[in-house]
Amino acid sequence: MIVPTTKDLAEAAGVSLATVDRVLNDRPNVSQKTRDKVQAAIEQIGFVRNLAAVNLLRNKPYRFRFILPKRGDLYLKELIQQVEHANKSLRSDMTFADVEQLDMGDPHLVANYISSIDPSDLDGLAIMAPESPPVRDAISRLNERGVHIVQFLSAQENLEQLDFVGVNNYAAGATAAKIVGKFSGSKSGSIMIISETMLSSDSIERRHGFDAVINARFENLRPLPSLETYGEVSRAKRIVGNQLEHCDDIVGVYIMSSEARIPIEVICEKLNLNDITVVVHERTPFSEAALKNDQIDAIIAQNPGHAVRSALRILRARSEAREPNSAQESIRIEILLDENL
Amino acid sequence: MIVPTTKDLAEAAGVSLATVDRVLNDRPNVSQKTRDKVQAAIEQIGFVRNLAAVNLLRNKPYRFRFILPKRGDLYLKELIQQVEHANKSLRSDMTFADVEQLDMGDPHLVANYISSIDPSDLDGLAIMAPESPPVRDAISRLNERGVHIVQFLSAQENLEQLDFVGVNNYAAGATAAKIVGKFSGSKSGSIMIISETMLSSDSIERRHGFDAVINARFENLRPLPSLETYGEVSRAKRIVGNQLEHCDDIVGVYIMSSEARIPIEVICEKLNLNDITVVVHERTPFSEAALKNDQIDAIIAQNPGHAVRSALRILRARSEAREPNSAQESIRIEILLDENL
DNA sequence: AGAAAAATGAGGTACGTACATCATTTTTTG
DNA sequence: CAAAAAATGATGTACGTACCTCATTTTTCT
Repeated sequence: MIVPTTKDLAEAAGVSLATVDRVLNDRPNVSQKTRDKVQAAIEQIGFVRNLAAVNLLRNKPYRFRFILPKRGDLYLKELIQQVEHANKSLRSDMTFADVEQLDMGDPHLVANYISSIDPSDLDGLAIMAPESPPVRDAISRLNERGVHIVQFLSAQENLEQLDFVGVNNYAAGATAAKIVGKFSGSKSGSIMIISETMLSSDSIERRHGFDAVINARFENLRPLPSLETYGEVSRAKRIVGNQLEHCDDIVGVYIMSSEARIPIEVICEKLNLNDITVVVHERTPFSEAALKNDQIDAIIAQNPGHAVRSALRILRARSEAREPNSAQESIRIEILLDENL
Repeated sequence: MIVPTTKDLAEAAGVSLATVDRVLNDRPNVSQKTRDKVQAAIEQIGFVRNLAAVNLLRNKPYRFRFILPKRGDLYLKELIQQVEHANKSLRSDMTFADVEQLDMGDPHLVANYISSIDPSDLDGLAIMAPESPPVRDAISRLNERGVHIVQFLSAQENLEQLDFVGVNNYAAGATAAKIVGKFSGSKSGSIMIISETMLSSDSIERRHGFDAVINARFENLRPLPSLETYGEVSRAKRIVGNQLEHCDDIVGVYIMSSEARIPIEVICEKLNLNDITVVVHERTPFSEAALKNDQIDAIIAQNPGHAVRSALRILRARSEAREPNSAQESIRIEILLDENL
């Protein structure tokens, strides 16, 4: 099998290599007639640029950075590992990725960090940060200065023109609701809903999706107000314990944050987990074990490896002025049961 | 950022480029001392082969072929489209993929086709074929003649040494059972199980997984004997209709084959699909629509795009004598509900 | 017609690696 | 200690494309 080169293309089009080069790379001083001739020849012989040759010629290292929260759960840890792994396996591809962890509690700190980035040091940024105007503006400005941006797992409002990698959180909440609802059978009762904070749009969207499905299809179930742990162990214990005291008809639990350990431990003390349906977010060593132990019923997950690789592929494509292959880059809302883990 | 080249490596190791080449490519006539010195320098400066340069130099087109059934359902159609799509988008990577459809009813025909393949025409084969000794032997022999093989979505027994792309069908059946069981709530009754044929190991494994979970966890449910449609419309209508006549306590349906349309139509006539739980395999335009219409409750799916790309990545890696990145290549058992479609 | 402008051709260099050949140095062997 | 063998160095070519310069031809304008 012979793969046509630019030389073959020149021959087929009846022009010189220089002209082929002018057409392929959109250089001036080519007549329309010649452009058409070359274009026709491209179709006819099925010419495709040899990516290896182009990359070799460019031979530019692509430097990408993930901005992630400083404090976080096991899922965050998993994400960081995935970035490190990708960094290793993509080195031969001239793609370099690292992680910068910032305190997301301080939007100005995050914004300042983003603003301080020198575009000549970095080709692209994948950023996971809570919504906030200063952050959003800093992202916009950095993007205008030529750094490609991917909104990673959590999106900023009004930045729809930027690429996004992650799931639809409304749908994720709806999916959780469907499972809680269906798994509860004909039982009636309340559903405990636990979040780290309801300030993030992710949590809000999940909650909306959850409520929509419960209200539309499961009249027997009553979602309780969201409990916010703020990521604090003692607070989590207190508020969860509190709700357990005052509410005796709990038939399901939906944990929207990816840190499920503390709430589950507390619930475990008062209720028999076999009698209620528990759905949590994100696959972590803990949630995996809990699924196997029958402590929880389902995990709603977005694969961290996919997410990282997808973000890097998109950044790479943008850096080379290619369109990302959108079909490949959508992240699925995975439902994990004991059986398909 | 400077990416070290072989030249830098030579300098760092204090040897010539020729010696670096000898070490990197395992050529003879290098003292152990020198090998160690170069190896140490590789670690120290973090040298990695530039893949683009290697590929350019090799500059060999890789030709891969998918062997798929001739007759089939919408999922098969989807697979073929994915191969075609991959073929287009991988052309710039010197990877070519096509599809050969064979009549899988005739194992000798399949075996003959495989045996007739000239290894100099083809670098790798992804094969989806029912188990049969002649086919298995033909695959083995072709592999020995230097053609890389991936068992695609369906495996042959005793060919564990070959790569496999696809899901664990026992787990897939178990997952379906869990959903049917949980979604049925406290109802008691029978579960209709429909397959194209129970001769394939895929179906057998799915059935085993299904029964194991139902028997272990859902005493209230009784799986009926498998109905085999043989892919014939009239037969499907007859046997499904028949079972519906004789069995009046059906609370769930599990369709193991990826052609669900006919059975669902028949069931629809006699039963209210809202009262029973229906689980089918594979995402197709039909199953997707059925999920949205609430005709079915869940789809157990393996993403055809992932499967095709994974098979191609594995074949490519094998062709270049690299180990495939196994973490990336496992195909998940996806659970699709209306909400996470 | 003649000058200016546009279009095209011819040819070279570079990217990083693999592979080849030949010269030279170092080590091993008898 | 000399000859043979092993190790190392020096240098060149090739892969396909992008980008550059300069020469030549063709077209356009006055």
